[in-house]
This record gives sequence, C-alpha cells and structure tokens, in this order.
Amino acid sequence: MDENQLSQILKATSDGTRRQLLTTLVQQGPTRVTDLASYFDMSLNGISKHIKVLEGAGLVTRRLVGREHLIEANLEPVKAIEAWFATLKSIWELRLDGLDSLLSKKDQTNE
Amino acid sequence: MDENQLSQILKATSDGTRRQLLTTLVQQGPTRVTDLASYFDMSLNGISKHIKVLEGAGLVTRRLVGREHLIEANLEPVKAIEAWFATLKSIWELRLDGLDSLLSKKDQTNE
DNA sequence: GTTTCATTCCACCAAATGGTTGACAATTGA
DNA sequence: TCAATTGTCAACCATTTGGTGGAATGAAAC
Repeated sequence: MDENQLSQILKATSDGTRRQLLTTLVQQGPTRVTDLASYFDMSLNGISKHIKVLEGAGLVTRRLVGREHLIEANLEPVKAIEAWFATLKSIWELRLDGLDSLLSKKDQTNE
Repeated sequence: MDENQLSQILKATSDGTRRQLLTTLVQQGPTRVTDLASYFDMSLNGISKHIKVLEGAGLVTRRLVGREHLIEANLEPVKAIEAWFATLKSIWELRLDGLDSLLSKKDQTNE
C-alpha cells in the first residue's frame, strides 16, 4: 500500500465539494464538466480544478468525446482507505490480545 | 452523518505523519507527547500541533497525569468514513440496478 | 471560415497547512 | 528553593489549497 497514494485519496475526499461531486457522478454516471458545474455555486474553473484533484487520486476517470469531457466515478481507490483502517484495527486487536495474555499469565502465577 | 466532521476526520488522516502517529498509538497504547515526538524527526511543537488536529477529529483522546499528557488512539470516528463509502457504494449499485431493469425492459419489448 | 461551445491553462488572491523558534505555566525532584 | 522536565501558546515563515477571471485551444455548427 503506497503511503503517498493513500494521502492523495484521503485528501481528495476530505473536501466537501469533491465528495458531492463524487456522489453526483455515482448517481448520474458519466457527466460533462459543464453539467457537473451547474449543480454547484462555483465557477466552471473551480469545478475543473476539483475534478483534476479527484482524477489525480484515481477516483474519477475522463473520456473525451468530441469537445466534451465525460467524467466518471471510480470507487476502487477508496478500498485503499478501508485496507489502511483494517490494518490499524488488526494492530489494535493484536495489542489488546497481548495485554490479555499478560493479564492471564499474571493470574496464573498469582502476582 | 455530519459533513463537516467527516471532512475533519478525512483531513486529519490525510497526512502521513498523523497516520504514523495513529499507528504508533494503536501499537503502544497511551503514550506521552515527548515519547511520541521521539519517534519523529520533528520538533516537539510540530508533533503537538499534529496531535491537536487528531484530537479535533476525535481520533485521539488526552488524559492529564501530572505534567504529562497521555495520548490515546480512538478509532471509532473512522467508522464515519466507512459509512460514507458504504452509502456511496449503495447509490452506485442502485443506479446500476436501474440500468439493468431498463435493459431488460427493452429486451422484453424487443426494442 | 467565422462563430460558438467546452474545457483547460495561466496568473492572481486570500486563507489554511505544516513546520520552526521562543516564551510561558505547571509539575517534579534534587 | 530552585533547576529541570513536560507541554502549550503565539508569532512567524514557506508552501499548498480553494477560489477567481481572462486568454488560449480545439471541436462543432452555421
């Protein structure tokens, strides 16, 4: 799991506007940049930049059709987040297990 | 699910140093700020600020014992991230189901 | 071929971020 | 009592971020 990539994905999703963009894309399927922008009270340029960030994180792909850019959601990278969290949880439980066995050992030797 | 809180959690975890801090805390249990800082090539103040960010996201709690601050990991907020992603996935599948039924309808009417 | 449409690139701006140092308050221990 | 330890706060700095407007590019339509 690439730390840098994980940072990119988390940072991309940490912005509310970008999460809304993703939600819209997931609901509507491939959508033009202009149409995406129409849902937000923001300049087209602003949305374009947000899309680039999502694209950089792999959360979105782009398909050019004539002069239009069709943007499509790709949820696969979010799995990296879940994997990271799962690792963290497993470390957590490992430590707790260690504490448990330590306690029961103490119990056996009556310390 | 509070959007603002979700942003805070994602932003807090989007930094590599803070993720390492969390990992260390999960491995070692409650740890003093100075001891945490010793693992990183960074000033104590820098670590202190990172801890504040994690604390703001609820990913870490603080217990004062004399002059020492014991920092402890709290993974519960990360569930909000998983919940958000689960919602996104369900919306995704909902749309695909819609497409499926549309296709099968077309199929029935032989269009 | 000119005009219109879709989008990005560039330059700019204000605010947030990640880091530093130095001063300060509280607790500890000699 | 007095010095050392633990940690935060405040100020500062460079960089990144989120936003803007305007020029440039490229395809489409008339």
